[in-house]
Amino acid sequence: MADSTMISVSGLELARAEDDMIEACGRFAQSLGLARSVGEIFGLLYLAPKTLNFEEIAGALSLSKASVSTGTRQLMALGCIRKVWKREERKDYFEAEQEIGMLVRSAYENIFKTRLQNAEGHLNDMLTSLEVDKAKYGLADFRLKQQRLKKLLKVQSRIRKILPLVDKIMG
Amino acid sequence: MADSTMISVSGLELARAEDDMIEACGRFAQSLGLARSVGEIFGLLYLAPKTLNFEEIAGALSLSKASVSTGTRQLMALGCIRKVWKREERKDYFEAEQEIGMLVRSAYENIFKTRLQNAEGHLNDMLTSLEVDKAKYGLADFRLKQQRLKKLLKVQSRIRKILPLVDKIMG
DNA sequence: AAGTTTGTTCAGTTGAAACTGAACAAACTA
DNA sequence: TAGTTTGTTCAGTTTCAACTGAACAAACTT
Repeated sequence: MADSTMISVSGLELARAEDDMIEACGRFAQSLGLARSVGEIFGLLYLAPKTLNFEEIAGALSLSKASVSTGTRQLMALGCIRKVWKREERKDYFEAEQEIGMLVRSAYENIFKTRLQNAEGHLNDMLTSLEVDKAKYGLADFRLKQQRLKKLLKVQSRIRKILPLVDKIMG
Repeated sequence: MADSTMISVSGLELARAEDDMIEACGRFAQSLGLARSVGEIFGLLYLAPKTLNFEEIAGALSLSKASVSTGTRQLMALGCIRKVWKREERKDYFEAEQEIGMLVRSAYENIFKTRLQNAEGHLNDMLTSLEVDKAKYGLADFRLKQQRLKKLLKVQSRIRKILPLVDKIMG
């Protein structure tokens, strides 16, 4: 069928745009700390004119079905793709979330927000560690470090204030 | 001297706060696609009550001076640390940029902005690739892909509009 | 029940990037 | 000039996360 050649592997000139999309998404995923293949799967699905199953995804991207399994699971957890059930079919089919608002919100909720909260926890831990070990530092040194850590906390709260705003503009 | 024990290696209970800071910065760097050690160097310098030289950095973080050399170079290029010249001294000393506005702007300029521009170029390339190969796609398929790519471009321009605003709030 | 078909899990492999040691360059000292 | 001290570069090694193959589980069919 036509699609299996269009979506096909690597350098075939047939599907330059798709190849580029897949590659770009792969790199973008990496820059977010996700596996390259996760981005590639999304890129493939985002431009696909129909839902794709395991076999098709693995074939198009030269991935094992194990990788497709973990990749799709991650993308679903992120809300970037979803399973589509077909009656009378046992295979799982996937399609990309096309609503951009959802995608942006997902990236924000699952990646940014998580990291920010994580960092905030760390900063608070550091401040208490510092307090606990107060005696071990000279007074001036203690105050210096405390002040610097607090500055970081302030930045964080500012970032947290900005995010909902961004959310509104993007949504 | 006191500092050499305070800043010292790994799990010594002496400098828990510093250790945590170093570790947290290391992970943060990784999440930005930089080397862990780059973040660690910054974390060390950010809390240090005085400027540090190669030897001290390498010692505190158990890094080779080669790694310190490349790490400090990267951080300077990012505007996150700077060299401090001391008269009558041949060694290079380093200190962390403490002005948070600078740090945020640096992260934005060097990491975000770059990636966005990169992505934008790619999207435009994809659209032209798609046009070029138009004949190879069915009409419906072509229009679908074109529309989806254009949606992404729209998102990008929105993001670009938001960024200066963020810049203003953070700066 | 035995056999398919499909997806998941996990121990082991692999590849790419970070790190290192050693050779080198530059700037100073005696 | 020869000898130090300090930082850089680069080829080779190491490390670690992504990927894979194979065994397994679940849901069907015959």
